[in-house]
Amino acid sequence: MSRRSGILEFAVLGLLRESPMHGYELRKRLNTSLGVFRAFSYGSLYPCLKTLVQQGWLIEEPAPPQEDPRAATLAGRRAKIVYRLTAEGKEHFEELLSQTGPDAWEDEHFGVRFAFFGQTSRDVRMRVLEGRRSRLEERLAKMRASLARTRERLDDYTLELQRHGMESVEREVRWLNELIESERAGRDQRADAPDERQSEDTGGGPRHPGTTPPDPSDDTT
Amino acid sequence: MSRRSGILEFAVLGLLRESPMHGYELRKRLNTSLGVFRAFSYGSLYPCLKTLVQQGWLIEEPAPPQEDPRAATLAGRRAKIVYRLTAEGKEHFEELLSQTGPDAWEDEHFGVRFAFFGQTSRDVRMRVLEGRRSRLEERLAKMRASLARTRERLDDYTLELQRHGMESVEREVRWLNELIESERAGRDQRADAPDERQSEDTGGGPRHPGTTPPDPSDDTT
DNA sequence: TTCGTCATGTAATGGGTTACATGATTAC
DNA sequence: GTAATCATGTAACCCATTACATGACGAA
Repeated sequence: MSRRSGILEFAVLGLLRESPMHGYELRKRLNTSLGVFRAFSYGSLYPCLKTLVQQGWLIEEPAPPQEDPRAATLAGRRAKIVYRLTAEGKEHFEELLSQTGPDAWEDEHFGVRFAFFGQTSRDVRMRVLEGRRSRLEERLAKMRASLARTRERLDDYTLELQRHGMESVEREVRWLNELIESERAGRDQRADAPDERQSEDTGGGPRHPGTTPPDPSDDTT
Repeated sequence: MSRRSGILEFAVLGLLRESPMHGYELRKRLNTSLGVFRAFSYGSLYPCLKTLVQQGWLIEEPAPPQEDPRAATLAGRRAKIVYRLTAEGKEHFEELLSQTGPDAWEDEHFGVRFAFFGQTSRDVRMRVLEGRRSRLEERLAKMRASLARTRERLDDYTLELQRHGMESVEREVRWLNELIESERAGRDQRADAPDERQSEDTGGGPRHPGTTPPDPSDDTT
């Protein structure tokens, strides 16, 4: 009855925080912006939206006034339902953003969490990145152990598969290392541009994490 | 009622083809040998085993005679149920092995299929590898297109996530390229060691695929 | 006029996990 | 004696997909 997905809920709230949208568009964003990792179907999305409305996190709005005169025939196409984040929804999302349990760095969640790092405070970002890294290192240790145990009994293909899998994990660890270092560099950056400083950038606009070049003007249509 | 998992069924049949096992051990193998990608719980495994028995692919056997005298007290531990592949099961698995639809190269299936390449005929291996590769290239094209469309609207983190995701896919494509070339080299290898040839190596022992990349004493710590 | 895309939804189904129940054996 | 591991199983639940139902609009 309740359809509390966790990950889908999180992503929907996060996307709607940037700007109101209707379901169809929301799904597209879900499967492009964030969707390298996960693809959701309408069968999941629409029920999810309903429960979010029931929770009070979202409100449904009729189609916004179109500037295009052709579409003025009372809601172009089938009457869109635009979903907007409520104040309570915003608060709820902010709370979700601040959580740093294992739920934040397991495979299914990490990607989506990362996608909203722009809205996440720096210390939470650090905890999530480090959590993910240690999770992966744990996994590497297990893989190495199991490989050492069974090395001789495996055929070439199984071995190659294992090797490639381990390399993938190692690669992600290196990636995380760079990101973490980058975050640290950003944090310790107080010598120059001191006027940019702010005690907590949780709700503020997305600031670049150090090495990444600053963006001129980001505009979310 | 039926619990036809596809992927789990496949893996179970494949592991039992190598040697009979009881459920507990089977699960461990599932989560080490093949399990970098997927971890199954007893809640899936045992019901699956039951239906496989009902299908006639497996038979339950009482614990095998233990050579260890201490365990001779009528089935060491709780009476193990050893599962053995029947002739029909073997036939069925062979048929599954020969299938090369999209089911073979999608994310969820490819790893397990690859793990049993040792039992797979060369032409099927080729089709699966090439299928996977074109699937990934398709995905890359989509990612690049979507990136080109939305490049400016994305914040640094989302961009970085996307970039890393694409790199991962590109890396797998390169891996597949090497494997495919290796397979081809193996196929065209008729100048030397001609007595090793066999028209179909489907059911035969695992032959190394020519220039198998994995080096013996390769240890990347 | 038919196809592709936009747009919203529901019911049935699938494939899996978690938590629980049970109990023997081994190692400390 | 008690904790860990071995060993098998079930029921309740979860999250998501697929297939379906409906329908409007724009372009070929």
